[in-house]
Amino acid sequence: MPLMKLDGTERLGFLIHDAARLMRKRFETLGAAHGLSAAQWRLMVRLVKEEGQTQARLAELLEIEPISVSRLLDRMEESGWVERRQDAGDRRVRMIFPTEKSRKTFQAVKGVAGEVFEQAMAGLSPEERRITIHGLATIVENLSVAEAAAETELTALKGSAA
Amino acid sequence: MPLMKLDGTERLGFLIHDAARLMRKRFETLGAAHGLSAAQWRLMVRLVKEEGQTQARLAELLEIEPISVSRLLDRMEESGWVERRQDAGDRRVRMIFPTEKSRKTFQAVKGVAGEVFEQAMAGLSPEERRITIHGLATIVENLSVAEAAAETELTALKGSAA
DNA sequence: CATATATTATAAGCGTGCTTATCATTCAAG
DNA sequence: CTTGAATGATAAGCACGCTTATAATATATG
Repeated sequence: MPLMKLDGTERLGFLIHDAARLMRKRFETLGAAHGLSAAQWRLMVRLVKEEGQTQARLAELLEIEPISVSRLLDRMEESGWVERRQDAGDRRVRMIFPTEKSRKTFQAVKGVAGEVFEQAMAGLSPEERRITIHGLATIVENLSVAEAAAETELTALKGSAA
Repeated sequence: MPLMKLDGTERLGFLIHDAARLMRKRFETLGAAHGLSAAQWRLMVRLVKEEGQTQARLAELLEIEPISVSRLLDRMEESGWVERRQDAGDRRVRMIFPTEKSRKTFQAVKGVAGEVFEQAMAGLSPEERRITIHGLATIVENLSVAEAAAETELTALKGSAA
């Protein structure tokens, strides 16, 4: 049992890390019946809402690298969740479509998400839930900005060095 | 820019996932100078606080699998962060010690953690920070319980089937 | 003592992220 | 038109989680 004392500074990192790991695990446990991993679910949610997107666009939406999308889709295509279709105009692009199987499963997926949400937030008041969500959204926003700034700085350094 | 509308149910999963990913990235960006990954940092924090722990104990503390600790330590030993020492009494166990390099770096690591914490929480009131931390701790607690219950259930099923 | 079970660490193989590099295709500039 | 840059997808290789299996050692039991 990890009963180590950590001050607030250190705790946030550990907490978010643990929360993410547990949530992923919970999704995978509850969703095992459908045979989808957490990453595949995220992609499917995006895809059902808007079909026929390119892999590059999906990578942007999911904020992961195009290569990760490529390999994710390899497995999903193999399992019959998605279909890659050629674009008539531009032979570089592949448009991604959910299969009938995906659309049918989507409703169940939504149910699982609700279930995990309720389990996770149990015991928190509506006000606490609202503030926690807001806090997380703020953290995501702040860290996005900080990371983007760091990248810009790096690019600037490289530029001046060249 | 992902401007997709997601209801609260779906949002929590995405938020936590994004927060964890960004925080990991931020740590790695700020800590790149020291040459430690986020996972290696977590292990180091534990190790500096209590030296000479076994790999099994570290796995328990970090809540990851022993094999993950094993391979993590492989790389950290190679980079001179830790030392594996044989136990005189039980030749199966290896006691893990931080090197002098680790101890020296630890203070800097703490500084980086504080920096990330401040960046992440910027713009949130003390009250909002407190509730967000509490909310996250509750989520971690709830999901741990839910997952443990699921495992117990699974074991029971297996038991009855046998 | 000998054999069975526990424990500690590691091995092998997979999923999902990353970075860096390559291929094919498209588009823009000369 | 041809050359060169940009874009979409993939490849290769690494980090860090996981599960399942194995080797070595300790310990408990007949």
